Amino acid sequence: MQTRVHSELCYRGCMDELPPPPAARRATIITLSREAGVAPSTVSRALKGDTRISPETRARIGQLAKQLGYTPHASARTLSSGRSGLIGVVIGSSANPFYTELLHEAVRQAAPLGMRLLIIHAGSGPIENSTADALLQYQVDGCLMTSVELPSHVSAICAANGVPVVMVNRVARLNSSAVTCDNLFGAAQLARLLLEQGRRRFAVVRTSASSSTGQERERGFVEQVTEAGCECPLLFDGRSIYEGGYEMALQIAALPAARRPEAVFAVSDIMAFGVLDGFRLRGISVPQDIAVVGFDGLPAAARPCYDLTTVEQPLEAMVSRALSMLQARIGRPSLPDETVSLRGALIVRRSSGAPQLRSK
Amino acid sequence: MQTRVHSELCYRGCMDELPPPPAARRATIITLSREAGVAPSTVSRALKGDTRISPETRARIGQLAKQLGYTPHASARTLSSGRSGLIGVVIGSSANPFYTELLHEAVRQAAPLGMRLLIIHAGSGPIENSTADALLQYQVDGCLMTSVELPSHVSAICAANGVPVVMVNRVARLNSSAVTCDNLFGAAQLARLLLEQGRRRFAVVRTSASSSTGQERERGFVEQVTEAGCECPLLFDGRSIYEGGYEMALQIAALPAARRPEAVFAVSDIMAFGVLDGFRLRGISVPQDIAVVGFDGLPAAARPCYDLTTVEQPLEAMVSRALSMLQARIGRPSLPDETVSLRGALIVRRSSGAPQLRSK
DNA sequence: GGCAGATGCGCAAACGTTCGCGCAACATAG
DNA sequence: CTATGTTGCGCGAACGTTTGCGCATCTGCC
Repeated sequence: MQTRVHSELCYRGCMDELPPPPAARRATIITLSREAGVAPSTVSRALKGDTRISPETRARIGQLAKQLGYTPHASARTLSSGRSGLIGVVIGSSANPFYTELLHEAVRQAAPLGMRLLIIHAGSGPIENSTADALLQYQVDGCLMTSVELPSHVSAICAANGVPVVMVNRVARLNSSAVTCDNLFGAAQLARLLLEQGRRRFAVVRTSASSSTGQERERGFVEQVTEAGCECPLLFDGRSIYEGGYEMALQIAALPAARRPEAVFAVSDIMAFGVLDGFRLRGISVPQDIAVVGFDGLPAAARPCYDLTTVEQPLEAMVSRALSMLQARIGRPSLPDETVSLRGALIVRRSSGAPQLRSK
Repeated sequence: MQTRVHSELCYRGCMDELPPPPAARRATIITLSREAGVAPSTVSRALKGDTRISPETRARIGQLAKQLGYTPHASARTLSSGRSGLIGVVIGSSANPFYTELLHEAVRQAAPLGMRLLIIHAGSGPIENSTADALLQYQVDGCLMTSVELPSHVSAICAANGVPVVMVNRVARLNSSAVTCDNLFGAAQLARLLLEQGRRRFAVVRTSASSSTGQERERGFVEQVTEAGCECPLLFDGRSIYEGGYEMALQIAALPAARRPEAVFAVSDIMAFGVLDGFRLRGISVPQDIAVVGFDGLPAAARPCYDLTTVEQPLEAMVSRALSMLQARIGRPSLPDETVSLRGALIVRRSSGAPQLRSK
């Protein structure tokens, strides 16, 4: 017969003459159960408020848990229940502050919901397979993707493993839900604003290929102005970055007066900033010579040096919606994919040369 | 004798007349062990390259793992070994792009090291206790903090649980290591650059209280210019944000000509941007009327409209160092705390009015 | 006094790894 | 041909939860 040295180690029915207090371990459900004189399962249920446990017992155990500073081990829960409480996040390039805002908002909202964010990938590069494996290894319950690019491999993994995916600021793909701003409507609103002031010749600083968001905005704008009888806007590729907007502004500035547009719509604020700075360099005044409008509603758009008219994406609502969609699908994986688009707020500032009021 | 239909499901001797093919599960070590005809422990060891397992067996198991698409369950590993592979991240405000750059760099570098980033907190607000609990629940192996503020509660938890902490861009606190840019040296470099051009009257757009980084930069600059016999610079509080820099520029612009400084050092680029925009609004030309220099080396500092002289923090090296320090302490918790400061690169651009070359 | 149904809780088997021992089998030395 | 190592691998417990059953005890009813 062996004597045991570490009592913490043998928590199932053991004698107790052993006590060199070897580095007190964290309290576990077992600790609590012994302390409370009930079974571990009872503690587990009591802590989640299972009504099968009497209110008194629940209260007592709750007490005890607080006293002993009990914190559940997520890994044990994950292992046993298959639910990790982790949301995998794929986030776009650091060059566009919108993603930063989005991430911060997501972090803020996720915590109170008992979700934690595990960063799977950040930036514009491709997603390595080894990175995508984190999805499986950590058994993420769901996945939030905001990248402009197509994280196809990740999507595939999620689909194959029944991990719900919600795209934010991006159109849904196969096996994913999505929440976006109403890009078509927002862009049309911007177009109308410009049309109302009599602007008739437009340019769009768009973005190349793969961004669904950019395409929608472009389309919404173009449709609106052509319906109003204007010519199809000149199109410039701003590559979704500041520098692209800047360069396109220089190109626009170099246009012969006859072809020069009266207003420029940059499909994202970050490009609009570049456009504004480019125009300023060339001595083109905004909004007198040319109006400029953007889309996203970045905080920086409010800076006096930009004072940019834009459509503000309802970030808080979008994130909130995305998380609840995820939550719903985690609870009920059979829920069909869903796409919601939320209307942003038109924020009229100096750059559009319109009377400045906020409207919906 | 029973035939098995779904070997994945009942890997411990069980009968099998039950199985409406219940959704093939992921391969586990047990699956592999049966398939390979060895014990689970052997598989475990083989997969980590334990030399006690013969090379042939290792190869065979490696093969098999690939074939069956085996991916380890992190939660099981965590539970058993106490090591999660997770690094908790506390990140500062979204208003300063530096933190975004830092985060992206960390994500990039962490993955190849087998570390994943769990976001504990983002933004400038206080850290809620419930949030800090994630550190324990998910058993993070280490913690990376970049916030300007003092995440005291988190530090306490980490210290109490032996979780190593590395501060980045922040001075070490009790029970933490740190890696920073050499703020004193960098600021002094900037000061010398300005002095060399004969500037003698200075202002510093500093930051309030709690930022060790800001304080060091301020001190480095002030010491250098006062040693050179200049008066102590005027001090303005830019609150570490763009708007603060902007407002301070307006104040500086409003100064009587006799008191107006010949150069302004904003202790972070984001404030320098505000300063530059403020000066432009007031018609003050940079660098002719006033020189402006910043610190951080944000990508935006290179924009033509700013063209800001600054000290570029060696982000890649800093993150790399931070992660390896963390890794070392995860392996050997007894390692003493350590502080390393890395020298940044002075990047001379137009805003300082100096001949433009890069120097170390 | 016997029975049906609540009510409140316990038992024990998972979940997938890791790791300390220990045990064969084979080789080498004495 | 017995001691003594190696080499290569298996046993089984432990990590902390969750969860499907099932079993007492109690209440109320006929």
